[in-house]
Formats: sequence, structure tokens, C-alpha cells
Amino acid sequence: MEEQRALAGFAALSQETRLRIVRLLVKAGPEGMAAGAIGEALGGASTSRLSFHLTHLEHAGLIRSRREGRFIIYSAVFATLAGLIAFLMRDCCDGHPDICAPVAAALSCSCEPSKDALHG
Amino acid sequence: MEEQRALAGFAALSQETRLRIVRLLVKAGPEGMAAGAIGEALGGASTSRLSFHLTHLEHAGLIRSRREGRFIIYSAVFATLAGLIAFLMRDCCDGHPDICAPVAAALSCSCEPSKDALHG
DNA sequence: TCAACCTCTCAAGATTTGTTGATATATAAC
DNA sequence: GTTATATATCAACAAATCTTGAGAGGTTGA
Repeated sequence: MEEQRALAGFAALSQETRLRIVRLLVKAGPEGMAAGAIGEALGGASTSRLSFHLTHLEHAGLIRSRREGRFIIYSAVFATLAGLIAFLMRDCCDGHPDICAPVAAALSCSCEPSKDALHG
Repeated sequence: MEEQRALAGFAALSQETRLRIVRLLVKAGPEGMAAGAIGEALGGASTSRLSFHLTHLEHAGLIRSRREGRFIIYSAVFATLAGLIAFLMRDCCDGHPDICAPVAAALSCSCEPSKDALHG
């Protein structure tokens, strides 16, 4: 991932509504959610506001959309999330994995609900 | 990590100069770098501008500072980086690790220079 | 104490970003 | 084909953010 793309990604995640949308879609997985359902889960954002943020996120490559009948379904793009993390941590610690081990630990923890020390 | 802290973190990372500073300090490791050295590496940002962004990053908890004589040394706070990633990916995929595995792969790759598929 | 050095603070102006309300497009049902 | 549903677009205003330039705080060594 190049710098400009990473900047767009972090900027997209730096706004309350958008961060909530991404987290919602990360939980939802590949199936995704309809725009309306996202708006409901977020508790009543106006459609124009929601659309503004969804467009912003899609343009940043963090989410993607597909049409299903009247609905537009959004889902998280995990490759972009992975790219952001890799960009941030690339060449970390000058090749001393022990230093950034906690970062890796935090992530594997998220993927395995049983070890929930960091879930609270 | 709570939402407001995560938002502050992503906002801090969403600006070109600040993202470069963080990546520089991630590479530098716990030893860190003096403010002046950071400014030089970034290629001539004015001291007030540099100080503005360093303060912003420190306030977001992404970096920390210590004084050494005339110099102020900044270093990355890896726990905060870990927290951001964990916050973003928490409860991902409704408990199906296979879906977000690429994210974990991207990170472990960063920590082990030998597997450099994502380093280019 | 003085001079040199390193870094921070402040105020003003320019730029970017987010919200609102009205309107437009697309699909589905009758 | 008309109406209802779902979502996107646009323009205007409000608010947050970044840069610049001037100046001030500490620290060191003579």
C-alpha cells in the first residue's frame, strides 16, 4: 500500500460515524448489511449523512457495495484493513519482532474469541 | 480501548506529516529520535509545524517524549498501536477467524522480514 | 552571566471536512 | 403507469484543522 492510500484509510476511520460503520461491517463479515440497516444500527443518522459517510468509506477502499433489489449492501474489505496495518508496522523495530509482539498478540486475540483478555 | 481514544488515534494517523513521524518512530524502536532528527528526516518542516504534530501525536497516545539534555526524544507507543488494531478488528467475522486471517498474516509478515511478500 | 542551541506556544488566516434540507434516481408492488 | 420504498446527489452553512511567522522557555558551555 502506498502512502496516499493509507492516509485516505486512516482519515476514513477518524470520524465517529464512519468508524462505527466499519466496526459494524467487520462484525457482519462478507454478507454485509444494507445501508438502511446500518443507519438503524447507528441510531437514526439522516440518509444523506449516512450516504456521505458510506461513499467516503467506499472511496477509501475500506468497504464495498453491491446492489440487491432495492437495497445496497455494504461489506468490509478486509484486504484494505490488512494493508493499513501492514503499512503502519512495516519494518517495525528494525527487525526485532519481540518489540512489536504485543501488536500481533492484540490482533490474534481478536480473531480467537476464547482468549478474550483484550475484549473487555 | 474506548471509542474516543481510537478516534483520536486514527485522526492522528490521517495526516501526512504525522503518519510519516509514526512510521519513522516505529522503525526507530524504543530508543526513539530527537525532534530535530525527526524534522531532518522529514525534510525541513518548520519547528512550529513539527511541534504541532508531535504534540498532536503525543496527546493521542501514539508517541511519548522524554528529555535528554537539550533534546526531546520521541518514541512510538506500541501498546496504543496494538490497541487501535484490536479495537478495529474486535469481534471480527462473528467468530470466523478464517475471514480475517489475511489481516493477521499482514501483521506477522511485518514482524518477520524474511517473509517479505507484503513489504514491497 | 552571556551566547548558542533545541524546542514549544500563540494568534491569524487559509483550507478541509461534516451537517442539513431539498431533490433526484432506481427498483418493486399494485 | 402510478405509488411507495431505498438510496444518492447537490448547495450552503458551520465547524474543525493546518500552516505560517514571531516570539518565549529551558539547557548547555564559556
